[in-house]
Amino acid sequence: MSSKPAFNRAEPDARRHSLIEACARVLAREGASGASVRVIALEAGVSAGLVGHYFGSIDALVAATYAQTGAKVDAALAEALAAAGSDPRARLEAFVTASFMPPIADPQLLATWVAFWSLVRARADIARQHDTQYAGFRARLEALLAACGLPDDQLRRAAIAISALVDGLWLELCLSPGCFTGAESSAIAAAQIDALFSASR
Amino acid sequence: MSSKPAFNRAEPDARRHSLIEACARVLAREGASGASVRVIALEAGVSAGLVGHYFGSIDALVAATYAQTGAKVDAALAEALAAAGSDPRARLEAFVTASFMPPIADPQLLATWVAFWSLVRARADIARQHDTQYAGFRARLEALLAACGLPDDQLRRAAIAISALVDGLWLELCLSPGCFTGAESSAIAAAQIDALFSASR
DNA sequence: TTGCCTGTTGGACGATTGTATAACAAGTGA
DNA sequence: TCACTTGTTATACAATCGTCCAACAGGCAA
Repeated sequence: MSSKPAFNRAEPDARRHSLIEACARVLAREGASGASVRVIALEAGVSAGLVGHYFGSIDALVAATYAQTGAKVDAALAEALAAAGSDPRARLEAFVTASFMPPIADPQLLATWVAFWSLVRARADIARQHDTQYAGFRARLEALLAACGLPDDQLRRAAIAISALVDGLWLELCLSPGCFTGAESSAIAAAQIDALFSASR
Repeated sequence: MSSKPAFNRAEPDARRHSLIEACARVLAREGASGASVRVIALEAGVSAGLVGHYFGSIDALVAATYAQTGAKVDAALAEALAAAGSDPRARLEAFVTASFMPPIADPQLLATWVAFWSLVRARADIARQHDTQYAGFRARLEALLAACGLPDDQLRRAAIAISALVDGLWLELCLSPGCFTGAESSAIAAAQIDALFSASR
């Protein structure tokens, strides 16, 4: 008879991915202070040493988790965009509205963001990662706004305004879920977009 | 000759206050992960045991620091309001604009907020504290909006919108200080306020 | 002066932290 | 079948964590 193998050997990328997902789950369940190397490794079903083997440090794992969660959000936004059809204005509204619905408006995601933010000020490389990710989000917003016919010289400011509104609504939606709803958030954001275009006209 | 006293006895409130300020400084300097009982006590110039004596747990100290920092922000906002004179619209704009200038738009303050946010989801009492503080901010905003003549049935939604915009701008202003300026933030917020009133007319 | 109250200290405590490293096992190619 | 590579484990390590508590000392009342 063959005994159970002592461990499962996995593809490096698959292992990395499973560690990232375990990190996200632990962050969501226990918060930043509970996300230790050992707890994350236990969640992933591997030994603690693997975290160091693949990521070097726990901060690097958190940064990778942020990047992967950000990519997941991007994918959800892209899907909302694809479902919106071709009307530029509808696409813009779909892009914004998706931020207030699952899977993006998920209080569990907040833990990953907060854990990442807590590293931004102390570590320059992580600050750069945030700048890049934030700039990417604004660039997509600018493209959507341009497609709606917003003049070029207003793009930058409008993108900053909308991303700030979305961030703020999303944040409070996660922190105080009972205060207002995702539907209300969508209505508020839609109203601001309306105002944006009626002012530029 | 008299030797240096072994320690300074302080009023309980004064000691509590100095520990809170030390906690805020450590959070700003080292981030949430570096804010331990010992480091905070060292910063305050007292022994580590005092933190437990006055606050019971480190989480309670962070919550108290958040409350005190929030009070400081409220005071800065009140001062901006007092300096704005009596015109309702000027008062509203002063209230909003102050969030993007020192001492509120201070990246060091962000550390306190992030540390507090990281506790919100895990602890119900801290979630309640957040709800209360956030509701208070919105109530002040609603009062300012009402003074400007905004109809009652629009107050709630407008206050949520403006507070979200301010929060989002403030957050990115602290996270990516090089991306846009406080003056730009003020202009964006002012534009949204304009839009709010021209739409309701 | 004496005695009491209490803010304060300093160290002990076990648990947990992140990281480093040697031994092990599972495949792969020769 | 036999190395050989490499993903993986287990353990060791010093450092630090939060909490607790007995002892000390400053100030006040008697």
